[in-house]
Amino acid sequence: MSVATVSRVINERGYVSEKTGLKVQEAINILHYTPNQAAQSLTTSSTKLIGLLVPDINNPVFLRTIEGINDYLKEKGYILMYAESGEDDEEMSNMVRRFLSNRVDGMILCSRDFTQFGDMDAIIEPALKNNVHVVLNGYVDSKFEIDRVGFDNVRGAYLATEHLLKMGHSSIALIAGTDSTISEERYRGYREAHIDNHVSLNPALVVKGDFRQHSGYEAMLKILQMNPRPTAVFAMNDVMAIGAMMALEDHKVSVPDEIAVAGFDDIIWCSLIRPRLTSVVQPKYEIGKKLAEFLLSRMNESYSGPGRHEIFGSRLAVRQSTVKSEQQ
Amino acid sequence: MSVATVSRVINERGYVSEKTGLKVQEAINILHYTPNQAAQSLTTSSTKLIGLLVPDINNPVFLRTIEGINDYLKEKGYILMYAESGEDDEEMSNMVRRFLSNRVDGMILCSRDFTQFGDMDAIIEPALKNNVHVVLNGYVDSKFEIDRVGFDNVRGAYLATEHLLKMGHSSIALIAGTDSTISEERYRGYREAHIDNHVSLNPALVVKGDFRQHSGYEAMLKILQMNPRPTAVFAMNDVMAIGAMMALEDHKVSVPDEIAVAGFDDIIWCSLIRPRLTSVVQPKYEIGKKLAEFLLSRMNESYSGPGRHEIFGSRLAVRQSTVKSEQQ
DNA sequence: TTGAAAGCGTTACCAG
DNA sequence: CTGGTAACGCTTTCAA
Repeated sequence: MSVATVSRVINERGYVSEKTGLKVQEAINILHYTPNQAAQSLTTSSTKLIGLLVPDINNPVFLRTIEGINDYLKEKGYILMYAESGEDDEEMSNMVRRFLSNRVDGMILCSRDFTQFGDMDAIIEPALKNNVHVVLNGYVDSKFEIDRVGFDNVRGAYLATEHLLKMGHSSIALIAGTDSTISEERYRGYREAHIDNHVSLNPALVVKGDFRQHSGYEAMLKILQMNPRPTAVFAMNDVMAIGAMMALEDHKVSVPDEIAVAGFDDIIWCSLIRPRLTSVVQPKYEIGKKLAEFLLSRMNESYSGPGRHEIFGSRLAVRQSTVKSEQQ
Repeated sequence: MSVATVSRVINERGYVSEKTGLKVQEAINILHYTPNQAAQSLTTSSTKLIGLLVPDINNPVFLRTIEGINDYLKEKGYILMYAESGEDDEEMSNMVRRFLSNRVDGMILCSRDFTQFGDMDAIIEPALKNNVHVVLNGYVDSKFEIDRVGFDNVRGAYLATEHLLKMGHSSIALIAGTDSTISEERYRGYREAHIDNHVSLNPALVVKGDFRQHSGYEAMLKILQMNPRPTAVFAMNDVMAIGAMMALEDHKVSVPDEIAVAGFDDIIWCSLIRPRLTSVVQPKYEIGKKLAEFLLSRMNESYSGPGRHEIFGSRLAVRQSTVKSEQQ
C-alpha cells in the first residue's frame, strides 16, 4: 500500500484491484485521513478555490449576486474565499495579493464602481501576470482583456424617470450618487427620459448623495426646501431612496400623494417598507451566475478571446411609492 | 540569491544583507512573484485560512455575525473560506471535509439550530480528529469539548412576553419555530413570563411555523380565526413576525391597535417596516467576534481547557408594533 | 551573511 | 495491478 496506490484510490484514477481499494478505504476511515489540498495543488496547480472580493456584505445588493456566484461555483466543485474590501484601493490590492498567495484558480471582483479607483489596472495586474483570471462586476476602463458583467444603468434610470413623467410629474428631483460611471449612466437615463418626453431638465433638482442611506435622508431634506417643491424624486439607488422616504415620513409628507419616490436596484427592502418602493430591477442573481460562468470559461480555456462585456437589461418594478391610490 | 535567501527576505527572518535584500525585492517586483501559500503551508502547516459555514447568507441574522467574525479574523491575518450549508446534514458534512482538505486552521459552524442534526458529533469529528479546532454558533449536545457561543433565548422570549403582558395583553398568541432547542428555550421564556405575571397559559394560542417568513404569514391567518382573537402575537423570530404583519396588513388589521406584534433577533428589517417591529436584540456582531476569539485562542493554545459556552444576554427593543399611539 | 539540502504530502511517470 | 521516485515551492537547519 504505497502512497501512489492511495492516490489512485482517492482520485479513482488508474488501475487498483478491488481488494486493495477496500483496504485503502478502510485505512482512510480509521485514520480520518483527509487529502491535503495544499500538497495536491502543488502538483496539480489547481486549488479549486475562487477568490471573491465584495465591498460590503451588508449591502443587500451584493447578497443575491454572491448567491448566484456561489450556486454556480459550488456545483462545479469550487469553493469561495471571501473577503470584504470596503471600497478601498489599498485594501483591494492587498486582498488580491492574498488571493494570489492562496493560489486561487480565479477571482471575482465586485465593486459599486471601479472607476473611483485611481488605477484599477494596477490592482488587477498582479493576478493577470500570474495567469490567474479575473472577472469584474462593475465598470472599468482597463487595458487588459477582462470579462465584466454589468447592468444597463442608462436604460434603468430611463425607465424609472419615464414612469414618473408618465405619472404626471414634471418636476422630478434626482438624488445622485458619488461621481462615478454608475452615477453618470444613471444620470444619462434620467436626462434622456426628460428629453424624449419633452420635459425640460432643471439642474437645480439634482442633489448629490453618496449611495448611502443617510445621504438619501439629507438629500431629501434639501429637496423639501425647494421652491416650488418637486412632486417626485428618483434616487440612484434604493438605500438612498429609503433614506429619503424616512425623511418624508419624519416630515409627515405622504408618499406618493405629495411626493412620489423611485429607487434603483430592487433590493429586498423595497417590499418591506410602506409604501412599497418602486425600483429598477437588477437581475442580481443572474449577474452572479454570469460572473462565475465567465470566469470558469476562462479558466478551462473554453473561451480565451477578447474581454467580454455582458450587460443585463432593465425592468421597472412599479409599486406603491409612485402610484397614487386613486390611480391604482 | 538562493531560494533560502528569498525566503528570508520575504519572511523578514534571519540575516540578510541590505544589498541582497534590495536585489530580491527588485526581482520580486519584476516577476510579480507571489509566495505560494500552499507550499508554505506544507512546511509551516498553517494556512491562515478559517472555514466558515453558514446556513444561508440571505438571512440577515447571520450577516452581522459574519461581519464580526471577519473583522476580528482579518485583523489577525486570517482569511475566510465561506460556504453555505443550507441546514442540511449531508451538505454540512461535505463542507467540513472540504475545509479539512484545504487545511483550514480552524472552523466556525453556524446554524439556526444544531439539535436538528441527528448526529452533529459525526459532522465535527473528522475535524477534531485532524486537530482542527471548531467553534459553534448555536446549540448542541456534544461529547466533545468545543466552544460555542449562544444567546439567552429564554430571557429574550421572557422579556418580549413580559413586555406584551405589561402592555395589558392577556391573550398572547405564539408563533413557534421548528422543533429545536431554540424553539424550546423561547417557549420557556414565553411560559415563564406568563407564570411570573400570573397570567394563565393557553396552549391553543401556540401556532407552529418554521422560522420562515411565509410560515409567519400562514400562522397569522390561523390566529385571526381564533375566537376570542388574541390581542398580541409573539413570533419566535423576526422574519416570521414580519410575515405575520403582512398577513395583518392584508386583512386590514391594525398593528398595534388591534393586534400587537413582537419578534426576535432584531434584524435590520425591524426598523424598515411600519410600524417598526419590537424585537429581542441579539448582539450579533459581538457573537461573531466572540466566535472568532474563541477559535483563535484555541488555535494558538492560549486556551485549551474544557468547552466554553458563552451566552450573550438579552435586551428588548421596544418599537411601534407593540405600543399603541396613545401610550407613547 | 549566504547556499545546499532535507522534508512537507501529493501526483505522475516508469518499472516491475 | 502495484511500488518507487522525481517534482511541486517553500522553510529550516547546518555548513561554509
